[in-house]
Amino acid sequence: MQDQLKLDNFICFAVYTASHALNRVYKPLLDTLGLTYPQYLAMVSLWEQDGQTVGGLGEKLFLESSTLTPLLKRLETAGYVRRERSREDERVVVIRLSEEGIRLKEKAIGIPGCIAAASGRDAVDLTRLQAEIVALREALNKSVA
Amino acid sequence: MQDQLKLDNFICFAVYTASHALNRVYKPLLDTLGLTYPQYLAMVSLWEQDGQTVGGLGEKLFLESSTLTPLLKRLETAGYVRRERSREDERVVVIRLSEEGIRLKEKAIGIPGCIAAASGRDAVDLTRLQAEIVALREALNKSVA
DNA sequence: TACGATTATTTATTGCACGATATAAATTCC
DNA sequence: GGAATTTATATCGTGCAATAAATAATCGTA
Repeated sequence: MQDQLKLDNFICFAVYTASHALNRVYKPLLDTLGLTYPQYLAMVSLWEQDGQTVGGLGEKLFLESSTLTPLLKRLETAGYVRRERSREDERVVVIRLSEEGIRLKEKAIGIPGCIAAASGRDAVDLTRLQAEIVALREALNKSVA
Repeated sequence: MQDQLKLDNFICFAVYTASHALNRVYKPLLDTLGLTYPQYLAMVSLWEQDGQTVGGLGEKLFLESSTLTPLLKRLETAGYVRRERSREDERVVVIRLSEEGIRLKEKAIGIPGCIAAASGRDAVDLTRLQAEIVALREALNKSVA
């Protein structure tokens, strides 16, 4: 049989299942923060840079605003962010961390270490692999655009 | 600032966004087959080996039966598979490809090539990266178990 | 001022993923 | 042989992601 259509040879299957595996490691950690995985990513991005617009966040997270809007509303309901329409340009909504959202960072600071530990690799190796996967992503994104 | 909590250094973010990027490349291809991405993976597994049980499929795809059952029902509604209770062990449900499901393979045979092309890497490099990501998955899965 | 472009929201749909629970057969133990 | 245990699957309910399409508001510009 040609191994053309064999699951174990699919890069996509590897990425897909790795993503699930990561999610399973994250789940219990994020549960303690009351965040889902994409919500966590949004928070990380806001901890990096507060006051981003919905569109700006979407660009960083590779998500459409129609995906982000309900997600951000949940974060607002949870009390982690505020959504404020910009004064300068009233089309734009700016997302700002609340006090509680800022505090949450302290509880999240240990998570990357847990993941790294679970991956069973040292930091250097992990960084290299991470860069490779990013390169794959960029190539794929370029092919679609 | 410590780059501890920096999105661009997260292996998880790389995998997550790469998974999305793959999905975007797949989407138009799979639309012509009338399949979603996880449905496609299930079909690939069945093309490899017809007549698998729900549990067996779940083990290969790393999915719970509670996730697979509705997915397989949709494939059944689409006319690609039949779900038959096993004679020997009536707890077990066996999934069998329909004629149409078997024929679908011909239309799918070209997809992996498209993905490989979109990734912008040669086969050897892709295989190497694939193996690395699988290794990451295995390490993560082991850490949860 | 009118028009096109930008930005976000709303609405609706589809499907994934999982936990909890129920069920049912097979196996094992007494 | 019958009861308890194990194993496998299905069902139900919840939550959320992701997208498409339509709408609305605003901005910049011709």
